[in-house]
Amino acid sequence: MPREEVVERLLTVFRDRGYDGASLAELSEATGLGKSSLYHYFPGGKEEMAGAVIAHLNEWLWVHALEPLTQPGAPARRIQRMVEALDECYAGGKNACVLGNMVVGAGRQIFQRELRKSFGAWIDALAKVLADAGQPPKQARERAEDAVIRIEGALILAGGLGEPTPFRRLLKRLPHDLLAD
Amino acid sequence: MPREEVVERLLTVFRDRGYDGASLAELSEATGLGKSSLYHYFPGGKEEMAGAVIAHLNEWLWVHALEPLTQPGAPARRIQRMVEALDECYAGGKNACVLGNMVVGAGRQIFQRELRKSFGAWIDALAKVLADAGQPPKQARERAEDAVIRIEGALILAGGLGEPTPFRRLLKRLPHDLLAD
DNA sequence: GTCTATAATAGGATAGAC
DNA sequence: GTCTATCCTATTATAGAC
Repeated sequence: MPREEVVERLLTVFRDRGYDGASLAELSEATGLGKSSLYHYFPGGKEEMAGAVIAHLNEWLWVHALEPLTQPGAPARRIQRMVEALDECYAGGKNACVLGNMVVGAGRQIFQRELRKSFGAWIDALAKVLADAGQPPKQARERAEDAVIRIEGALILAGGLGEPTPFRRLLKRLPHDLLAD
Repeated sequence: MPREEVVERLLTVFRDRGYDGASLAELSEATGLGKSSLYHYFPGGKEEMAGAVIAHLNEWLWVHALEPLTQPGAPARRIQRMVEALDECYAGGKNACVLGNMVVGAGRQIFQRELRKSFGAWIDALAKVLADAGQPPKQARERAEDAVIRIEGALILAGGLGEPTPFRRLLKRLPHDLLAD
């Protein structure tokens, strides 16, 4: 099995259980690999597995959600691309956010640097497209930050309520709110 | 030590570590009680401890943040009361949200009912004050939900970035955004 | 590369003395 | 009520055969 496939299966476990809640037993079951095989792929153990998952997610996020924000075209169109990518990534609000879940417990300390970088890149990319839309830099940054806040918060609320509707509602109004006068 | 004091100390551990990350060793250390003493207070073990923590937080949230929303007075003033309470509860963004962290991992299944009730009550109380301010019911509900989303999301982002500023910025603009035309 | 077996430790929980 | 001591299981991780 290609390493990327392994990482994608590990991702589902960290996404659903968080860093502390993800056990090697479940990681093994999700990949179909024995524990020792996992250590062959990731000598650093669980920490390295989670690191690979975060790196993989960052790559996905960049290619499918952030890079489209930097492409030529109308800002509204570019933002719509990101929204569609997020809708797929989070399965319309049924999936939790790996980054958001990593903030909890031991993951927070271990991956502080990566989390900072991931959230920072996200905000940067959004601020840029809003600046392209003619918004003053400070407003663009504040709204970009607010968008990430809302996405993460909507996934938390969807998880807490046990229904994805808050996230779906958010995605629907997000492009308008970002570009409103 | 009064039970309430014990629960408050347990709360700090679940808040910082999440449900899966909170170990009996740390819960014991935080309270200054041996494991057996904890089981004297909470025969149901860790699950009962976390349940007591959630109940305690709900009580605090109601008394300090939600009940003021229902009091007579100008909506803007009432909302300001809630904001001040949240600022204290989350230490200006330095503390995580117990409810938000409980959504991750095993806590999500175990406390689904409680989480649903907590978030629901919060949204209800906010929607009510916005309706009092003259907003149509649907708009009041959507904005109330959005406020909870933003609060939870801002705490996640603050945790991920390692700095409380996103939360502080959010609290500052929240009253205006809720009551805007 | 993947497996079985096993170590070593940490986890949640209980018994029983005081 | 609180402690010490202990139990059992799950957990992370490694060794070594194939």
